[in-house]
Amino acid sequence: MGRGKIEIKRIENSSNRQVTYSKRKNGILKKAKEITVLCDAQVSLIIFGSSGKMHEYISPSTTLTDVLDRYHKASGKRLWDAKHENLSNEIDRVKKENESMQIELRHLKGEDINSLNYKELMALEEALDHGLDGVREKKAIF
Amino acid sequence: MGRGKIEIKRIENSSNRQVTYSKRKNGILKKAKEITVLCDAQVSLIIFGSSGKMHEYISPSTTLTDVLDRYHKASGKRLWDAKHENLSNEIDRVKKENESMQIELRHLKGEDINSLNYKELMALEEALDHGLDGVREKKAIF
DNA sequence: GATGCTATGTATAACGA
DNA sequence: TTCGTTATACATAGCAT
Repeated sequence: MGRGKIEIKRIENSSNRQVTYSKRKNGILKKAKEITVLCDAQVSLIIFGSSGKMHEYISPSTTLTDVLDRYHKASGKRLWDAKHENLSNEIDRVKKENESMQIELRHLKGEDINSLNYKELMALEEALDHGLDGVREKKAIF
Repeated sequence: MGRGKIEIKRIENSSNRQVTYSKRKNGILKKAKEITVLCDAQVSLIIFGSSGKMHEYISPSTTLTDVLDRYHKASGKRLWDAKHENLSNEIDRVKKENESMQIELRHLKGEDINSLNYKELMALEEALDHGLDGVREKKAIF
């Protein structure tokens, strides 16, 4: 559309991508408004550009919460429950990561190493030696 | 657009309205897909026609839940109840903990230490030395 | 009503400043 | 970069099935 036909694939040139995004974003928002007025539709449109900036359009006769409620009823997808579950899973996941990092940290500090076997101790020693090398090398520059 | 220009106001003839809705709905969905691919955007589009039928498009790289989460962060508008908010805060808290542990771990492995000053390097060296002592002591028992 | 077909109005890709 | 401008490609209003 425009001076040349383009194929629908990611625009590699980032400044072109930005310009195209801005123009098309305005285009979609306009279309959303038009269908709302012309056809009595209710539209919820949320766009995030790659820069992270958000744009939205919600039909004036409604609210996002309303739309989501209707979405919930129409699709049967339990957004809230799913959201809740996702958050819980995410917390579990991050906490587990946390825990294993804590253990690793303690080991590196020479704590709680009674349960380690000889091979693990060797690996730990090597890691510490290596870290020490890096630090001393850096220190030497000062 | 088409055989004659139209003004943007409710189409009174209900069958025309229905036809226009169907055509424009497809148009917007197409545009939404296009901007997603062309510009790396993330789009959530939900449309209800006056008949009550729903249509949606969510960028393949994401989920409605994700988009709503980002919407929440970007707009500050509260879509969730307090419980979800608490969970979100918990995640943020744990993730921050996570991050600082990751940094500490990297430092102990001699990585990313360019930003450290001399005093911090000294402390790091001491910690590594101490850790090494512990490990060697333990190793000696084997 | 739904679908397919154009003539026409719009959106926009490539430029230019 | 970020604006306009314009030549084109695209979307679609009005018809015809």
